[in-house]
Amino acid sequence: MPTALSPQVSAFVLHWGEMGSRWGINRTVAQVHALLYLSPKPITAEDIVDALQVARSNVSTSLKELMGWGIVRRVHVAGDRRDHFETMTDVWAMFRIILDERKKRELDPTVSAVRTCLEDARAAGPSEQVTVERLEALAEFFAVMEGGYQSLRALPPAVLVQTLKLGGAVGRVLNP
Amino acid sequence: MPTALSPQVSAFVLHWGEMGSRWGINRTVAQVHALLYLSPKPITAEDIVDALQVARSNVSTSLKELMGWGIVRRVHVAGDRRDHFETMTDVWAMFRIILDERKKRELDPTVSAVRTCLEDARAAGPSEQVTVERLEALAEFFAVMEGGYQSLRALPPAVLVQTLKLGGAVGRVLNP
DNA sequence: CTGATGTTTCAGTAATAACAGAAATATAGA
DNA sequence: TCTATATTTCTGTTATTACTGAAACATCAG
Repeated sequence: MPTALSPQVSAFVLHWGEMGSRWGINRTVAQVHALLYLSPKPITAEDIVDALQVARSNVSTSLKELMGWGIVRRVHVAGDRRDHFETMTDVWAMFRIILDERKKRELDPTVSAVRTCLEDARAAGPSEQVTVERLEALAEFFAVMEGGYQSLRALPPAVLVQTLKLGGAVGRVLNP
Repeated sequence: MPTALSPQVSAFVLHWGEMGSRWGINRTVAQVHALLYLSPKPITAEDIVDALQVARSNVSTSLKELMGWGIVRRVHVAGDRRDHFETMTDVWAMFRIILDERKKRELDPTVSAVRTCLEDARAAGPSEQVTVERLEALAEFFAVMEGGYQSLRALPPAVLVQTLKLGGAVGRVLNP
């Protein structure tokens, strides 16, 4: 395995890490993911340490997280005792998984919190009239988004791409 | 203005702040936004200080950021010298603005970085073959997403809601 | 102009999250 | 079983980001 990354790979890894951190994803996690994504074949944790120059433990934690998301998996290479890792390469599938996970972990709890607040506000009587109205609007928004997301999510990637392109056509018709 | 928030409002503000911080949005910024969203009428920075128990300067910074996003604006109340603030209440419009802003600030730079890496990798010759392939897939992904997003974005909220519900119908037909 | 009120900027501090390195644990082959 | 090697967990440190309070700046009424 190369100890030094090619400038192109290195540049991508850095940018990906940067973007991740802006969306609340640990920088190292995103970098590990980027490295795996551009790697032609499965690599070891040690390779990652060499490539990214981070602590072995940090790599271990990051891999664990990526495996928890289900986008990275352990693979075994004949004649090598060490674990090797690889990521999915289907970008659409990957995107869907990441979106699903983040929705589940960060959005869903908020949505149910909103629902709870809404019920409490309703129970509190007319003093919370405005609260009720605003939270209703928010809950409705989440419900529609959820529905739309679920239906798009269920589409196979190829159909989803078509839907998006179709969406573009619909958009142009409605907004010429 | 109430110095103490009602339990319902307080709960929502806390949850909203929590969610924001998980998506890379400053907690106080999100809390201020939540407070404004549930406020029946424009409130002053001082009101926000009382409600959230944070420093005046912190509120000032947060309001500036929210105004920078274009979802909060200064309004004047007759007979009061102080600035008052209010947020948009159209959740869909707000969502669109936030998405636009984040796309512009965090996604677009990454997309152009990917394009640059891709060109560099192409120029580097066959040694970067895999890099080229993977980055091409990624660039294609971004391009389709961008197109789909732009067309949905351009729809008026009511049409967008319909599109999402329609999307649900399409999805059910394709995945019964 | 001047003082009172309101707002923003800035430098230092505190809180949080990321990280390294060591220690502990697990596993495979001899 | 024992030893070498691989992996994970844990604790203390570092870096980053958020935040406070004070000072500077702005604006309005008198």
